[in-house]
Amino acid sequence: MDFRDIPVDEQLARLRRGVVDLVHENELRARLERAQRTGQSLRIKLGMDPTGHDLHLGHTVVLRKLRTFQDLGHQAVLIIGDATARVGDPSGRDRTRPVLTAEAVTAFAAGWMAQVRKVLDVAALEVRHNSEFFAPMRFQDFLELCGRMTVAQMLERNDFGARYRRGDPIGIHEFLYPLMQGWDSVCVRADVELGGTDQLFNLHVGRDFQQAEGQEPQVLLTTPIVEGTDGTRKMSKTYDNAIGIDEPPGEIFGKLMSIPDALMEKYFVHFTDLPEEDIRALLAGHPRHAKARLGREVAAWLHSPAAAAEAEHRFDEVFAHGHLPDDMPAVVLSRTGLADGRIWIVELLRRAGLVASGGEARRLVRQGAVSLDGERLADPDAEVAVRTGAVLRVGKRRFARVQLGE
RNA sequence: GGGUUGGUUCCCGAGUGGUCAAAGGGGGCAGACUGUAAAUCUGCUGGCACUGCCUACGGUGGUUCGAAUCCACCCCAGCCCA
Repeated sequence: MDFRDIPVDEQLARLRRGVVDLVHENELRARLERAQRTGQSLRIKLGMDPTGHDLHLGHTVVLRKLRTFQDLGHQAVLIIGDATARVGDPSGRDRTRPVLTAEAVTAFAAGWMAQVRKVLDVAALEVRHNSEFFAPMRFQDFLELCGRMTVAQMLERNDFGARYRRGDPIGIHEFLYPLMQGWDSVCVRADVELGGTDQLFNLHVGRDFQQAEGQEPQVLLTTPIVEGTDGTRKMSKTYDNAIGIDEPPGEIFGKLMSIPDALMEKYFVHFTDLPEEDIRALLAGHPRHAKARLGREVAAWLHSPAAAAEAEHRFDEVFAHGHLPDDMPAVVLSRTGLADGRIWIVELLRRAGLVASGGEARRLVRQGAVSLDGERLADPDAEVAVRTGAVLRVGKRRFARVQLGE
């Protein structure tokens, strides 16, 4: 079942889900129709710069869109931006990105490819590294490319414009980034290029370059930058609001349960395949119920339905029924190191790895966040008696079980 | 290259010789309330051997009993001029 026998209207409907910009829908329709007529699949480009260790749900929004094209039988072309990563995409940034070393980029790219298979059909994927397009390029050619853009065009962009007005530094190399991305499109003869909304400008450059090279300009399709679990800032590991696609099911479920209600709809649209009417029905019901469904769906996608059910069960045990989690890290203490079987509470917390510092431990104890076997502790100077199996708890979600050794 | 303004703790930002681990805000964490939601209220928020000590106000040296604050040089950035 692919684009040859799925009505164009239906293809369009599936492709439009969650999309912000589509430039231009009539062009996309025309190409889908032509593909159907000729049996020739479309080439769908997505560029990703390996700039970090792990992929998170935020990255999957656009990857899932690429997957939808794959499911319709089109040719997905994933460009590993090993050349562009070393420049640093300025899009949507309020400051210059640090320049990465070639080694770091290679390492990140390898890690990403391992994770990408959770979203894409990698067997049907064309993977390209854009260094192959730039390594053979002569400086003259590159200058010629530069001549096609103006500084004014660059400053029209909101990210650059804002930085410029604020008096923040802008590296010249940052201006080159969109040119490189645009050139990729020419090299792979993209029919459609996907990207986040912050990529719109870069995507347009590809369109312009293709036109200048006598190619049919690519269709542009952008997906939103989704907020992280805090509901405020875009999902990013550095904001500590990301859900990594390699995280354990329990983490995924728990993190999804903690997102603000207002975020649920977006997450349903972008991280599940539930039909729109099902989503509407869920959102009309109790938010707790809808959120649990969201957690199950995503955990099942990234792991398995069984793992998702297990994660939900454990979650309910701990947070709905107030039971202790089945699995918690152990704090191993040597009996001989204890005076009288007792240990200073701050030391215990530190050994358990539940606090970052002694100061934090004292603070938490003083604020009544720490309990041992359900008994709340209040004195940061206290020496507490410990036994194997005792449960140390900090706040709502940090646990450890004491284990006495020799 | 010249002139000028600036570089403060996770971020923004106040501080211009001791009373500064440094106002205020944001963020974060915790408590109450909840649905591990939001809103709200409260507290905390550099480290440690914690009435003390150590580290920290771009870097290095200096002045001083004492420097985030003064001086010199250097590095980085913005603006204006060339």
